[in-house]
Amino acid sequence: MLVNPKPSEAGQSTHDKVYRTLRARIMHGEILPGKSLTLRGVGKEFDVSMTPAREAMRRLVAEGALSMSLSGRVSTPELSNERLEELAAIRALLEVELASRALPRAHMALIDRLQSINSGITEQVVKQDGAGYIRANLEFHRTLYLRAQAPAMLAMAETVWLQIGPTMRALYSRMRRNEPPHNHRLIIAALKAGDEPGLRLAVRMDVTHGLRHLAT
Amino acid sequence: MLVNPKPSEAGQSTHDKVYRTLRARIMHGEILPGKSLTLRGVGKEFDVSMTPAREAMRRLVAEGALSMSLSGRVSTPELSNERLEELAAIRALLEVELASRALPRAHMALIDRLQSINSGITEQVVKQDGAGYIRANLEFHRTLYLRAQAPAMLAMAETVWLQIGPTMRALYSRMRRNEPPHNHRLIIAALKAGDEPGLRLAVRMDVTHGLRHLAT
DNA sequence: ACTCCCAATTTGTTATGGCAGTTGGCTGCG
DNA sequence: CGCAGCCAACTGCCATAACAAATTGGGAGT
Repeated sequence: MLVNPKPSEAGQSTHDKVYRTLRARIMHGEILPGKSLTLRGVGKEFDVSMTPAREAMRRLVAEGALSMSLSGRVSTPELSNERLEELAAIRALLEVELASRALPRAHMALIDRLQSINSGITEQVVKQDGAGYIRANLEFHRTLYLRAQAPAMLAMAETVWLQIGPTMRALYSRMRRNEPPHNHRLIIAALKAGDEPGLRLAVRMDVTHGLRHLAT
Repeated sequence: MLVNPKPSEAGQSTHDKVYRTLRARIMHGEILPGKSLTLRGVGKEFDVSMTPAREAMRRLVAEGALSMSLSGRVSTPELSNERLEELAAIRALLEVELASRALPRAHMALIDRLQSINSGITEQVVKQDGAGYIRANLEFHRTLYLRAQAPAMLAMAETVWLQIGPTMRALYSRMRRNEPPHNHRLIIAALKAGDEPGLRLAVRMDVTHGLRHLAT
């Protein structure tokens, strides 16, 4: 290991691969809330030393994707009811604005793309694949918001997605998901019609929906 | 250095002190945009090794307070005109909501406090102290938003403040700041009157203001 | 059977050193 | 005088090891 530190490959540095992998897992809800991660454990899994593992995990902590106890122990966060509602409110704020900004730039090619993603979502629903559902759902939103040409706002929205990932997945299990993405259809319809108020409402509902199934 | 690693004092770990100090400097605009920071340089300044320096700097990069080149070099960001406007739009979104949520809980004690901070701002203006002005200004906003009982939203707003810190300070220099905080007075008046639309408008103006002085 | 306590293990923190890529200035040529 | 190419210093990345705190588990005592 001393001989070949493998400095920079095609992609990025070592910790970046760890970071991206963990980030995707968390955002898609592949890790349950409360699961604790250790530096040496993550390092061993990715076959790196503690240093890049620490790097990746601390970055995720900074983004709110992981939470850290006072002693430095790191785990996926268990969100309180209040916090989850607050994060949903932030999503509503940001994503309504993103959708609104994307509206004037939404051509037919985009709408086709969204419809295609939407049928992909339905697939994941029938397969009962929670992580796949979340991934496809986020792809729908990201595809739309990319048109807003507002990278900082989109990044901020993704940070929120990251924070709610594990909890959303846990919620997914307990709600009987048989419904196809109704709100997404409303979004697409509003895009076609150029109906901004309708679009804002549909996005807000889609984002706020799914929080009415809590017991805490 | 090997003998006394000084593990954990009253406060937090070593990197945390570095982080907090740097963070405050950046948020208050004490560092100009484009200034580059090195691991060994920061480490030497705080009399620590590269490891905690790296920790703190990477965390700030993750929060958008610092930007990193492809080679890993870290510097304070130089924001484009578009990005600055986008960040201001995010501020408007979040802070209008925060103020609105704080309104029903704003009692006289809070308003007194805000007025006191406000006169402190005027002091900084006559002293021509840019960093002091920014610090007092942010304290005004934070004091108000704390009443909103929305920690995630407040944290997100602070992240934006962090990103615009150096640029705001650079802008401060080139705009002749003789005006006392007019918009803050409007905010206070709206709070007293319980006027929510007026409050939202005043906050939006205060947050959006100050971006009309760009040349880029 | 339950509680308390201590020791072994786990885990995070930091300093250090070697390695590789980057940078900036300097030399030498046109 | 200007520019290309090169070299030395600088800088970041990672593995490793020593250390301290926290956690855990079992054993002793009641």
